[in-house]
Amino acid sequence: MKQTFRKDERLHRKSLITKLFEDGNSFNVQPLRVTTLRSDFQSVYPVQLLISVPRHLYKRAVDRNLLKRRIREGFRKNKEELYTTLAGNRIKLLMCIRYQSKEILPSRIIQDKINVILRRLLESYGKTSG
RNA sequence: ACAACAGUUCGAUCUAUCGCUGCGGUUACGGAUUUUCCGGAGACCGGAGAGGAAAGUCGGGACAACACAGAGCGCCAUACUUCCUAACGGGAAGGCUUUCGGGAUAUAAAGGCCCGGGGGAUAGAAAGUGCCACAGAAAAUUACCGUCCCGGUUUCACACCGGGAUAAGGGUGAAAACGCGAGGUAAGAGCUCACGGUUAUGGCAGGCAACUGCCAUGAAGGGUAAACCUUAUGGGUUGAAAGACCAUGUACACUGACUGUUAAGGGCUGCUCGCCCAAUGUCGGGGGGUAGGUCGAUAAAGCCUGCAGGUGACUGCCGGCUUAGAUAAAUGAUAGAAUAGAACAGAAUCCUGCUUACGGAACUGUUGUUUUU
RNA sequence: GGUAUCGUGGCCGAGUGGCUAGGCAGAGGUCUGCAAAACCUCGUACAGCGGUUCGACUCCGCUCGAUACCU
Repeated sequence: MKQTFRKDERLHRKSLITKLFEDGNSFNVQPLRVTTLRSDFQSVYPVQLLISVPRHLYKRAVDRNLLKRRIREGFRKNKEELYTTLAGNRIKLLMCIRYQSKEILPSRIIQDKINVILRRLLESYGKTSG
């Protein structure tokens, strides 16, 4: 699988975003907070992801962009296993990753944290229908 | 060569791998009026892809919607002159003023002259009103001490009491009623005069003008208009989440005509005058809310080179170029060159100016030091 | 994206150009066997920079920070 991150993989429907935060389940992998929800939506990809960095933590747009880019890279490079498993089990997943720390962490650490998140998602969604 | 200051310009590049957003081309594929068109979401190729401040949203516009019978008052903004500009509270050149440094002249001082740098929201305080704490007699028609004159008490003087003249001296203050000298006087005072400063009017000369120089005739008038105010000029409101369209879709928001009332109320810029509308009912038009898409939206007061004009801001002409356009929102990540994740910082309708933030690099000018000639 | 308002001690909050009120909290003292209450005393501030003015929390400009509204 290619390590792309296209528009269809991004969560951009307002109604779906509202639904995710109303009904979704969350867990923390500091400094990240993940919210997920199983849902049906029309896309070739099994996941739609929203990346968010709160404005009150970082006043400068440059800092927010940097963190969002690092999270996105971490997800893009490591998403393959989750995608194949979910596609095999016919699960569609809405997802939000929010950054919660006040210090800007380097890419390597963020990538490790995202790997932890992906493994936890594999555990919970890989087993349910497996 | 180094250092300091000022100004101008620039705002780290390349390689590899994996990615993102438009655009152009080819194509798998799909459609049709079937050997040619149209579409093309997937694939491949090509090329493009944040800033000097993109920021603050401070000034001015473009653009858009709504409003617009008119009059008065009010409110807001601006304020030396000429020019530049689409416009501006921006810019250029100049005037005036203030301050700093240097020089010359002079020696009673103040001030003036020449050169250079910095600052100035820089109309009017001689239309009116207000305010100027504390201190001081007095903060704008001033008499506390002092000085002088007259009268009284007293033999005279001193002293005391009463009446007057006086802004030269004292002290206070941020500021004290033009400075200094001479005359003058009972003592004094621009009261008078010379020199000088401020200011008003008129004339002459220079300058497009602000203004400057000279001459004449006056005047004495503290400061404050980023206090009210006066004068002149300008100002309709809102702000792309403006606004236009498409699809979806169904409540009585809106609206036209007629009827009807003249009271409340509403609209027209904040107020007043003035003008307009009107409850209810009938008939007709029309499509609320929610959630999407397309346009607005990127070729423009555009950029670059050259020539010409202008002290300059800038303008004209020839030629060349096309330079982000996203929509939960694209420029990244990793490794290396390299000692190294370099500063401030991310377009959101666009343009123009101002202000603020900023590691570093280059150039120009001034000053200083050192070396060589 | 746009519009408006505000910033005064640790906290709340008044302040018409002339020494920055007051309350709560804190510290010390009086009182008490010890505390509380009461009373007395004290310290700590005008967001920053510049301008106007003799003088600025106040007037003007810029910057920084916070809040509210439109949507």
